[in-house]
Amino acid sequence: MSDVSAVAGDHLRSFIERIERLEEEKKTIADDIKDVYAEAKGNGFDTKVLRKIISIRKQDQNERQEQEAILDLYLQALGMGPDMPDE
Amino acid sequence: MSDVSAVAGDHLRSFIERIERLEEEKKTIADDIKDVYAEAKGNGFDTKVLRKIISIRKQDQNERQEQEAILDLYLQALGMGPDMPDE
Amino acid sequence: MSDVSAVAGDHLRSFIERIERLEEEKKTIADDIKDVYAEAKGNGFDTKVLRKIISIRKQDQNERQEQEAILDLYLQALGMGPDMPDE
Amino acid sequence: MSDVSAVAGDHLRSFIERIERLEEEKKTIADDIKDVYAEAKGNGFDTKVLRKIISIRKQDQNERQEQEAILDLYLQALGMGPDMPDE
DNA sequence: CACTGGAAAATGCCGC
DNA sequence: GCGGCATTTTCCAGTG
Repeated sequence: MSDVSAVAGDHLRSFIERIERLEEEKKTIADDIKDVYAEAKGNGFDTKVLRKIISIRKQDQNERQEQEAILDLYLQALGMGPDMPDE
Repeated sequence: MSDVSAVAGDHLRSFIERIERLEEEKKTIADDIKDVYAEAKGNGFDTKVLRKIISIRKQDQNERQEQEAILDLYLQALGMGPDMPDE
Repeated sequence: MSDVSAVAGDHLRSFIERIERLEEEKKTIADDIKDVYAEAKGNGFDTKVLRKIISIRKQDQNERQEQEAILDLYLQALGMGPDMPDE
Repeated sequence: MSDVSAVAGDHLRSFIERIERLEEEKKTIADDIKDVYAEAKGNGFDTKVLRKIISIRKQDQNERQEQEAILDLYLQALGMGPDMPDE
């Protein structure tokens, strides 16, 4: 293999390893989440309802963020951007 | 609210918070992964190929695990469970 | 109802009926599969092992297909797409 | 391989082939369903809505079947089974 | 910005 | 009847 290919290969390998490492961490956390759901279920909570609650709360967050974003747009349009109050 | 409800409510709240905390961590890692892909792309690697490589490597792992699983099943079927070799 | 709506409605109805018809056929086959598993079980075969074998054979197929897919990707990446060899 | 094993092996093989054959048919139909959805989409129908309609209709069917089943139970309890009116 | 492909979630099924 | 597992469906990001 030529040197440039070798270097590119190492580079590629490095990217792959970084991604696979992160994927593993992600999986660990996903498993943790499952465990918490299982624990909640063991304590008598209905998993389905629990998931619903969490999804609703997430939607609410998104909505709040969108509304803040819109507000920021308005403020910017009025020359009153949040980061530059006295420009 | 009666005391038992209050306690259950606190319990529920606790589960929700734990899950939401973990979901946040998961999202952080997912974003990290995206960043790595973007960086690789910036270094001239084809994202599609990269993803394919990683997916195949993951499949290889699964395959190996499946084969181990079926070996265990065979052993069990033969009355030779892995933990109790000479029962 | 206006004519266009009526036409659209008939069209929609037609799609729905086609899908539901196919879903029924699919269910019939799924039931057939169950029957075969049951028959195998009645003949002394361990269903779990049977399912595992079939799942591994399916994975092998997928694996082969994936490897072909990545080969195609490599060839494309090298400007050697299968359909346009000397472009 | 002993004769009994050989026979069992053939038997097993036969079950596997029957199941795999049926799985293929099932997949073919599943693909057909996808095609119909795609065609509907190409005709301006919203796939998501379409799926919702079909799922609701399926639920309705299930409910109707349950109600009929309950009715049958009542009739049986009254000695008025549907298939054997004058037993 | 619509579409495809892949990840995540929900549902249903089987065995205990 | 329930828990675990497989399948299915839904959702979302990436791509062209």
